[in-house]
Amino acid sequence: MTATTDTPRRLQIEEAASALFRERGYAATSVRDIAQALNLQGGSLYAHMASKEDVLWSIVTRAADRFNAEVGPIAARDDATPKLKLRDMIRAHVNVVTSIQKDAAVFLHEWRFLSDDRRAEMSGRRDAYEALFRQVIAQGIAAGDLREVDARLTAAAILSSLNGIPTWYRSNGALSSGEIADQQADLFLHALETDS
Amino acid sequence: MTATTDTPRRLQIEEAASALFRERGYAATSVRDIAQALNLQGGSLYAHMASKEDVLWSIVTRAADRFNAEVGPIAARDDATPKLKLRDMIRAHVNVVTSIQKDAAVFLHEWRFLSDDRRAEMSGRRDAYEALFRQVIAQGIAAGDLREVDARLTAAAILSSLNGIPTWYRSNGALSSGEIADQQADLFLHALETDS
DNA sequence: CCTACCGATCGGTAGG
DNA sequence: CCTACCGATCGGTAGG
Repeated sequence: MTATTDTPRRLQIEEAASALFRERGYAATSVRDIAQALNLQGGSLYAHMASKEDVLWSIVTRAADRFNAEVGPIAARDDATPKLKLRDMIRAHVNVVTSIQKDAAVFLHEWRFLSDDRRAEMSGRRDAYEALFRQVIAQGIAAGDLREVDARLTAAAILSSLNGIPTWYRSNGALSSGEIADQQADLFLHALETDS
Repeated sequence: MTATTDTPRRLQIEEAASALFRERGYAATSVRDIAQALNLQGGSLYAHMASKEDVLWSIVTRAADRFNAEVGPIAARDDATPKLKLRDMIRAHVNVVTSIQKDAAVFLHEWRFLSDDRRAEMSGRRDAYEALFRQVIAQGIAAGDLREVDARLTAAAILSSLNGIPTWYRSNGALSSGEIADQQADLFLHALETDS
C-alpha cells in the first residue's frame, strides 16, 4: 500500500484524473481516458489503484484536509475579534481554491460520486467546515462586532461565493489570487458591518 | 413529481429527467433510468425524444429563458436607481432558483454536458445574463449610488452566492423563498453601500 | 506495464 | 409503447 516506488506514478494518476474529472466530470471520465493522458493502457492503472473511485477519494480528501489545515487554526484563534477572524478565514479559503484549483473544483463538484459511506463522511466534514464560518459570524453578532444577520444563510452565501472562484479564476487573469481574496473579504465584511 | 395522466409525455420525460439529472448528474443517468421512473421501457422514450441530450437541452433552455424573462425587464427599467434595480434583480433571481429548483440546478451544473454547439450558445447566454448584473453595478458606481468595487468580481460573487441556493433550499425549511430573497438582497446591498 | 479478455451497461434503432 | 437487438464502451481482471 505504501510502496515508495508507487508514489510518483500514483500522484501522476491523481493529477491527470483531477484535470479530467474537472473538465469532463467524474462519471464522464473513463479509466482509459486517465491512462491515455499518461501514455498507458487502461488496465495498467490497476497496478497503482484499486478503483477509479479510490482516485476520486484521494483527490477529495486531500482538498478537504487542505481547507481544514488552512482555515481551522484561524477559526480557533482566541486573540482576534470575530470580524478579523472572518476576514482571514475568507482570505485563507480563497488562497486554497486558487492554489489547488483543480483539486478544489473536483472536491466541490464531484464528491457526490463517492460511494455511500465516503459521501456520508465527506458530507459531515463539509458541514463541520461550514460551521466554522457560521460560528464565527454568530460570535461576531453576539459581540456586537457584526450586523445581525442569519448566520446560517450568511455562511452559506459566503462559501458559495468563494466556491464559485475556481470556475472563473485564471492565474494569468486580471486579478491576482491575493486581490480576489482581499476583495471578497472586503465585500462580505462590508455586508456585515454594524449599521450605526 | 407525480405526473398526471394528461401531462404530455414529453413533459413527463423532462420532469423525470430533471429530477434524475439533478440527483445523479447527466452522465450518470441512463435513458433506462428515466424510462423506469415513468414505468416505460428504455427504447420507448425515443418516440418522444431524439436523444438524451435533447432532453437536457429542453430543460436547460427553459430555465435560461425563465431567468431572462424574470430578471431582464428589471435590468432594463429606466425609472429606478441602480441600487433598487439590483435589489429586485437579486430577489427575482432567487425567486426563479427556488420556484424551478430542479431545472435550475440542472441548468447550473449539467449544461457542460451539452454538445459543443449548444454549450457554446449557452455559454454566451450565461455571459450576457451575468453582464446584466455587472452593468447595473457599474451604473450604480458611476452614479455614486454604490460603493466602488470591481463590478465583474462582485457580479460573479453575487450570482455564485444565489446559485448555491438550489443545493440547500427546502420548500418546507426554516426560511421561505421570500425571506431568502430579502436576506440575500440585504446582504449584498449592505456590501455595496457607499461608505460616507 | 501490456495484451487480451470478462460481463454489464450504454445510447439508440428496427419492426411490429 | 414493447421486444429484441446493434456496436461501442464501461470498470476491472488474468496471466504474463
